[in-house]
Amino acid sequence: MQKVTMADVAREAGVSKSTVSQFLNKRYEYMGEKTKRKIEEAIEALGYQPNFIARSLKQKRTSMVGIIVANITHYFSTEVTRAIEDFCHQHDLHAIVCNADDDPEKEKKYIEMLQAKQVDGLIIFPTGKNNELYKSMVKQGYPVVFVDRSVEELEVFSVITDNAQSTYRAIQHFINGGHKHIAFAVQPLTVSTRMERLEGYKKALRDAGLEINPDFITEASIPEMKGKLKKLFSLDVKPTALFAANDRVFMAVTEFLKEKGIQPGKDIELVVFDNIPFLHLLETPISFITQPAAEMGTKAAELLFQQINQEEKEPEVFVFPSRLT
Amino acid sequence: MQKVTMADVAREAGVSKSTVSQFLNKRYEYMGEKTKRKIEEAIEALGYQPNFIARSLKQKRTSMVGIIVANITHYFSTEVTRAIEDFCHQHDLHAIVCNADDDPEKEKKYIEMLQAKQVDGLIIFPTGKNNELYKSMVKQGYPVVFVDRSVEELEVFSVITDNAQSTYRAIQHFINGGHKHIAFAVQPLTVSTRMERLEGYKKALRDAGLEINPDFITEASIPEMKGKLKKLFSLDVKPTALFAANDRVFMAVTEFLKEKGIQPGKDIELVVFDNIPFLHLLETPISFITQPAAEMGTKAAELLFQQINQEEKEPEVFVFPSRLT
DNA sequence: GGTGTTTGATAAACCGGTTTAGTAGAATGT
DNA sequence: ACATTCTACTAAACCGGTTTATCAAACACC
Repeated sequence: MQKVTMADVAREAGVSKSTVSQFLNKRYEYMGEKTKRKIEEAIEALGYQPNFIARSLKQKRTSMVGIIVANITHYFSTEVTRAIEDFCHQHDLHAIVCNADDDPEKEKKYIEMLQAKQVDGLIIFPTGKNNELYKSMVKQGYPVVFVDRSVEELEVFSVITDNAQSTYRAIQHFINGGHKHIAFAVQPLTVSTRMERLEGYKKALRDAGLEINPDFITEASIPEMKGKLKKLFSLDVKPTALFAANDRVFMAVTEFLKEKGIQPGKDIELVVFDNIPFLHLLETPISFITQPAAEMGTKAAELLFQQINQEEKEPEVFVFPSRLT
Repeated sequence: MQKVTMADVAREAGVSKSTVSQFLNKRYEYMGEKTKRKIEEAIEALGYQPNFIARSLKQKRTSMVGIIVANITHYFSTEVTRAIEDFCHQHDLHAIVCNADDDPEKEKKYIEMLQAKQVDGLIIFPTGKNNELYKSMVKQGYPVVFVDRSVEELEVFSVITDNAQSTYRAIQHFINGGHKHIAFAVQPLTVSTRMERLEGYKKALRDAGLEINPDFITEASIPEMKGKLKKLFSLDVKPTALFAANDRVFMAVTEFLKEKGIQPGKDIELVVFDNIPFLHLLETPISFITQPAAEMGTKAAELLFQQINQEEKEPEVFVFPSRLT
């Protein structure tokens, strides 16, 4: 396979390994013109390609960063990830993406694995259940940025959206439109985003003087969602509007409605927290709370980049506003 | 940061580095129980985490593979990539994803970069314009799998779909439905997939005894697409059906139709080559040619894995059938 | 001409593991 | 009792770069 090493180049050019290394690192300060040329020719002749791994070992810098996504099946995650990758490629970094699958154990495994791989930093969509680990990373001064979900009691760079507020505005919008029976569908309330969205919903109802009806709050995992929705729609008072707390919930909801022949926009109003790709292009009667995923990803990457390059700053939480469309 | 090395563990445990290495690699054959315990304790006490980079240097195996995607903005690409990543994670590999952006120069840069990073193999959605490079990789015996697009004159593992055939069937379906004026929108015919899809279209028309009208074939880049479509819809004879050669073309088409107030399903029939996420859940009147993206990704990963593990086999092209839905 | 500085290049240590060859000492065979 | 094999462990080379300390030659200065 590839076996031309720097030693081969040095021999071919009649110089020492060190000189070749200087050349490759463009430290030309004290280097003769003919030496440069000889090395250039030798590299060309042998088709030499440097070995990054060897360099990384000495330099303790791999130019790789890790992204640990809580759940890659969210479209939002892939958008953020893509923005991070774009930023990385522009700054000569490479990203390794891992999917923790909402499992704290997996998350832990990946954090350790990526640190063993000596990645220069991590961007994490935290499951929120590995506080000890998060804390020790931060204490060590290891470059980390958290995205999407906030972790309490931790001084760390974070990039999130205003979950409660934008949900509040969306629900308010419905109320202003005359809706009195607004349902809320969400996965188990295990992470901050879901709880904040629910809070926004409740506050909007309260502020409008509407009663919070527990029957209208459907909390279920994706596989159970359809079953629970069936209960919701067999109530005497049926919801006229439904809030889906994220895209996967929306998917379950849509499947359910399709099976039941309930038409969005006609029989029920729908809002989803999250953008659904392409859907805005069609004449669908569905509203979206769209997070600025790309900007958030870019910001996260930038914050990580600064930490990697030792630009000392105080940890800060960046809140990006979402938009109702 | 992290500075506990194997030497530290060895000292702490009162044994040699080699023994610690043996222990970590679970080569217990000739190892005393107390030695094992001492090492275990030392690792625990010091919080030692091995350095993969150092291991990789010696072993010439990084447990990383590269994925070079021609254009990550295709939903198909992300689906395939995700399947590859899943497979990798299951087999203790990590994937690095690069987006060549349909640019052969970028593709070349990434191939070289990833080889410099010593990745164990590459899965490439080829731009098709780096044949020399592809050839040299294959000749060197470097593990490679091609996905989505086939490269001529090259004995290499490939995973593709039957572009011409499935397009043929879709067009035939329209013809059977009574359509006579079927338009075809495609990006510049620079890669095999687009050409094959166009061939399928033409053959279906020919076989049905319909004329191939060059005005009905819109070949344009995404930014130019809307302008060219305007021309198409200002013809005397207007198309009653439109084939979008991939999801990005579909997006441009849909934007255009929305602006013009032309309704899919009512004013015009639409087919897209590619699945559009979520869209099948709604009552949309759009047809899709869906490639089995996940299966294709898994297959590609599997083929790469076999090559990395030296399971010698003859290169083969795997054609996965697409489905009209 | 002696001293100091700049220029150009190198030998050797180093990064943190893996691997090979080797070595005591104990156990076994005859 | 002596040769042989097994067991448990280690020293040192190695992977392919980077970096540090060093050195010779050329040049500058007074």
